[in-house]
Amino acid sequence: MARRGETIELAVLGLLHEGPMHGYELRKRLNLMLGWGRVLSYGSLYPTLKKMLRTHLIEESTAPVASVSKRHRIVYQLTDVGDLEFERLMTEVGPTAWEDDNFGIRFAFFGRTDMEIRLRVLEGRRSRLQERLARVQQQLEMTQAEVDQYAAELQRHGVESVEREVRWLSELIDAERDRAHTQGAVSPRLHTDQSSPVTRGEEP
Amino acid sequence: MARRGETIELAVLGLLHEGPMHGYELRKRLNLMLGWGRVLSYGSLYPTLKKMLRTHLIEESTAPVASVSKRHRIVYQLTDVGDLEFERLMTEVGPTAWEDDNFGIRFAFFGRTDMEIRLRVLEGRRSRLQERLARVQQQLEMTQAEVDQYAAELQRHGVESVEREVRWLSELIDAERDRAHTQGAVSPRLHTDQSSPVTRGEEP
DNA sequence: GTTAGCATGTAAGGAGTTACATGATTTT
DNA sequence: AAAATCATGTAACTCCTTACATGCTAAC
Repeated sequence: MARRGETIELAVLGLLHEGPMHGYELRKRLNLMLGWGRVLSYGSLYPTLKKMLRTHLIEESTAPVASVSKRHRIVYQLTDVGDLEFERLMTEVGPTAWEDDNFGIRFAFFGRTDMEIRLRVLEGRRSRLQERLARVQQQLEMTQAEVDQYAAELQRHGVESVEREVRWLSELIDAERDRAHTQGAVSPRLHTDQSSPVTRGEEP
Repeated sequence: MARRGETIELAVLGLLHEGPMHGYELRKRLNLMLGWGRVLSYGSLYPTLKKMLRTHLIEESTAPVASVSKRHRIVYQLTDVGDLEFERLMTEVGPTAWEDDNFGIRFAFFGRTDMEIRLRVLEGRRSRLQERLARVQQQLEMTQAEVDQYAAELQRHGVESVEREVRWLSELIDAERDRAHTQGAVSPRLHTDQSSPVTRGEEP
């Protein structure tokens, strides 16, 4: 829930990794995915798509869409380059993976990463938040008593929120570890009904 | 915890409303206040101060600081114009008050607003979040089952967080209303030990 | 005396928003 | 027939970040 960085590109790669899509739909899915704050504007999405076309990460799909709709729409799909780039970004472990902006998208596409990577990213994120908590608590001791009541209440609520997120991450980490022990490679409980992995009705 | 807008200016006005301060200290206080996400950079703060000087919202304090420190520092203080502008911004009720960016700062300075304003802003914020919840939940019904497990978990956690914030706001609203009934004008429980409202040690 | 932190700034540039512009198609 | 919403785009602009540049002072 914060500022974005190179976020959109990864999100687009991830969504197109599921299957071809046109810009308008991409925007809707994106807004659902990272839409807790602001809503992504067209003035942001379309130029990004153009740029990704230029760098050959995506291409216009030539396959005629099996749809009644005769609307003018441009369906995009990943190129091999784009596929590799997605892989590369998703296996990248480091600050970019657990900063506020990117973490959400990284997490949303966790289904396409190894558990090892997932664990590293979750733990990185947790450390990040814990550092932040430590810093704030330390500063609260230093500056104590000088803040007014409302400001203090805001601080308190902020700390509580971050602590909650830390607990959430801890639970996720434990869950990943459990799965690592009960099974060797793939996840047992998470991927339950994956009989039809990508079945999306293109407006029937 | 999100994007900023005209946020910094209000924050600076609010902090200087407490008393004169120099840029470096301003930055530290600002980071504590809105620092849950990113940290404010100098490249952002100093140009803002310059701009506020130009528009006569603030001025360089000529009063020699009662301090041993001989460090080169520029102490800023509010002008009458700046004071009025702060008042104006703080009494402004509307989207700008309860958007993600501004709400935090508005809240932090609630001590300098009437309860009537506070209530309107808190309720506005709550409605905003509830709309957002409704929108997401509706879209979840529409798109249901197509999302993968991790994406779904992220959604779930997001919804939970927002619901938590709504509860928090509701408690605050109730508290304000209680105070309105038990007392006429000023707050009873919040302002407890305000014997020395602004006593900050300028490095002793 | 040298490292760490205080203190102020500037220039270049990235990322995304707002507002504008256009038109087709579906629903009411 | 009008309204909604699908669909794609562009131009100007804002806000902020990164990286650079400088020098002082406190502590070790």
